[in-house]
Amino acid sequence: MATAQRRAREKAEKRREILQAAKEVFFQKGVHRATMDDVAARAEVAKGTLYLYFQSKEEILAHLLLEGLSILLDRLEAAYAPQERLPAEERIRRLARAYLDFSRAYPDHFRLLMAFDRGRFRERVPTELYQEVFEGSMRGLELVAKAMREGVEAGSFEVDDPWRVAGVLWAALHGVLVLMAHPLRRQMLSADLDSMFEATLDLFLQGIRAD
Amino acid sequence: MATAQRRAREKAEKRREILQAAKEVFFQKGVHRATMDDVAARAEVAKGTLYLYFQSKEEILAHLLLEGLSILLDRLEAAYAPQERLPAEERIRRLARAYLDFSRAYPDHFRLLMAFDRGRFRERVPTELYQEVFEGSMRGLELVAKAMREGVEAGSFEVDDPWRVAGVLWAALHGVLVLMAHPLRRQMLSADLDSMFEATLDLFLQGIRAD
DNA sequence: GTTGTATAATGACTATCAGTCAGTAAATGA
DNA sequence: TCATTTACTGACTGATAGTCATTATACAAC
Repeated sequence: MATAQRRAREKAEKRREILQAAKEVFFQKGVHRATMDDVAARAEVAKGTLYLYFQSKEEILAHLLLEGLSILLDRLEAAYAPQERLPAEERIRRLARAYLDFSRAYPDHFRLLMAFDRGRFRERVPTELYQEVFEGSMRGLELVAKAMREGVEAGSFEVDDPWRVAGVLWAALHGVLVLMAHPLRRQMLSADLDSMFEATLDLFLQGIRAD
Repeated sequence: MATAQRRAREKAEKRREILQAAKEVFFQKGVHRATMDDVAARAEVAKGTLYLYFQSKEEILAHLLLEGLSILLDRLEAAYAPQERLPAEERIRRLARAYLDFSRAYPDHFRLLMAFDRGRFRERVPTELYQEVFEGSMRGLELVAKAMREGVEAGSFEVDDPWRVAGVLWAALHGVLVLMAHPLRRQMLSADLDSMFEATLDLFLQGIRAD
């Protein structure tokens, strides 16, 4: 039956349309202001239809989050530049810079990524999706760990457990992004995101450089 | 009029009672599961009464958050131990340890502290309260910055801007706490909170030590 | 005491919104 | 043409934050 295939294709297409509508509505009005009725209206379907394609508002958000994660991972891969021969430290810097750039280029996706742990999410997002997000973020971390290992092998880094140290770096950079997300905090620290980010990275590298 | 004074006292007392009831309900059922009706029932007042004392659910949460912040600040002050003569590095370690301990001793307050930036909060919490939280967190950061300055003066740290570096440390430790809040992530990193926290602190100190 | 006024408390009600489901429409195939 | 499956609809339900007209209480003046 060719029909079944076409059906599946159409279904996937509608799914994408709904996600697109949701993205526009959620990112424009803000996730918690935008309603499912808004999404339905934008997608030009009845509200009930949304629930034929997704289980809940949170599941839609999870898919948007995954979209962002995928973009981030692409950028991280590109930053790592496996085909080139680069010093480990350069790789670390490029990865960090890619993360910062992503947070600026895709602020809405980035916000979703940060909000990922929120109570409602954990409860309402299907486990597989939740797992998928974790695996994605681990893939990103793996690039950092890989660069770390290279540095150790080349004798430029002194690090006991590359994975853990990669985690530390990631946590630190993430923490800076969270901290500096607030204008008020930037003002109180009288520092901008770039200089804080750079300072964190420098400090970290200072801490792991061999001798 | 002594009456007016007593009235004010009683009002303050009832306010505390409501906050106490809210704390129990919110921390037991979880913030987004617990309803204002639950709080009213626990406080043995009608729901309307809650709104005579607080503007919104979020305002109540903000007060609980401030309670937590106040406890944290007390602990940080104690950890800093201004009366004793301690090496700057020891002070930094004690401050960090106090933060970690707090996150364990008051997990619910801590979670509120982390959730502070959430969309709803920013919108619904009165500006003064919001400001108060910021000022509190700045007071904490000030202790770190102070220790940093001491270290620089004593020649044990090499740091350009103590405030910024204090911010970096805080962001990094905060990031670790966020990252490690998830069992799944702990598992994937196959690391526990303590070792990650310790590793972050060591790396950081490594990075700022003179020589 | 009685009464008028201010203050406090109440809880039924409203508004909002995620999610449901009985009913309708469209597509498919015999 | 008709029966069956699949897709879609939107009025409805349930949950819950927040409101407000009404009622109760405390107090002061006489």
